[in-house]
Amino acid sequence: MQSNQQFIGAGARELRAFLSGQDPVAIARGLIGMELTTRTDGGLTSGFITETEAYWAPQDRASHAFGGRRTARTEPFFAGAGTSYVYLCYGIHELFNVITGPAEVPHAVLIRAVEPNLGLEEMLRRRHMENLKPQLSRGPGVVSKALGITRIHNALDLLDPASPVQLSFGRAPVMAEDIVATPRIGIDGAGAEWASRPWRFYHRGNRFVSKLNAFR
DNA sequence: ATTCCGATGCGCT
DNA sequence: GCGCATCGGAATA
Repeated sequence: MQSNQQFIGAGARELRAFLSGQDPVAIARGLIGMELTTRTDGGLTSGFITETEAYWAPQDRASHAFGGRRTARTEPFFAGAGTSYVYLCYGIHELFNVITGPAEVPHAVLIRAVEPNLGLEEMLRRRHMENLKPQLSRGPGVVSKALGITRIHNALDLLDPASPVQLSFGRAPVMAEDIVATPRIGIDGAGAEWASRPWRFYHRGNRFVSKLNAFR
């Protein structure tokens, strides 16, 4: 699976099959270009996914579900493909993930950046910004801020049309040659073996990407 | 009960 | 490039 092109026009059923039928690294690639939409008091806002990271628990030391750790916090990891996982990072930022793989298999993809689409005015308001700049929605914490995602959106089914946070195939596909792979960000504590894996992906040339070429 | 520290972002130098 | 805000989860006692 090198891009999402085969999914144009497909719906939630096909998306569910994709999210449950691949390894999380393939899915992290495939999610580039797909659309994340939220519905709140502020109306509808959305963005096209430009940057992701794969978290391949139980083996992956960088995952909260490493070793199959199962607590109240990690419960969404085990709920199956298309479930949301939102958690508080550094006491400040709410980070949004898509759970992938079959139920009981704790795979996840972190959404690190999006290109704004619907509801730009509302997103600017949430970010206390006057005009559109790339920092509106590049970085996992500000993606949630811009889209209005908080921990109340944890453990939702992102493919349910009634959900306030939804994932869909989005617009034109992103070709494999336009997806760049680098090591993941901010996981040095997991050790070199895991920190060096090129499991971060971003849309080449897109301004809405948190760190171009982050080799560390 | 206590301690440690993180899948970050922002403002200032 | 650097310091620091800020707080809940999980491990330790």
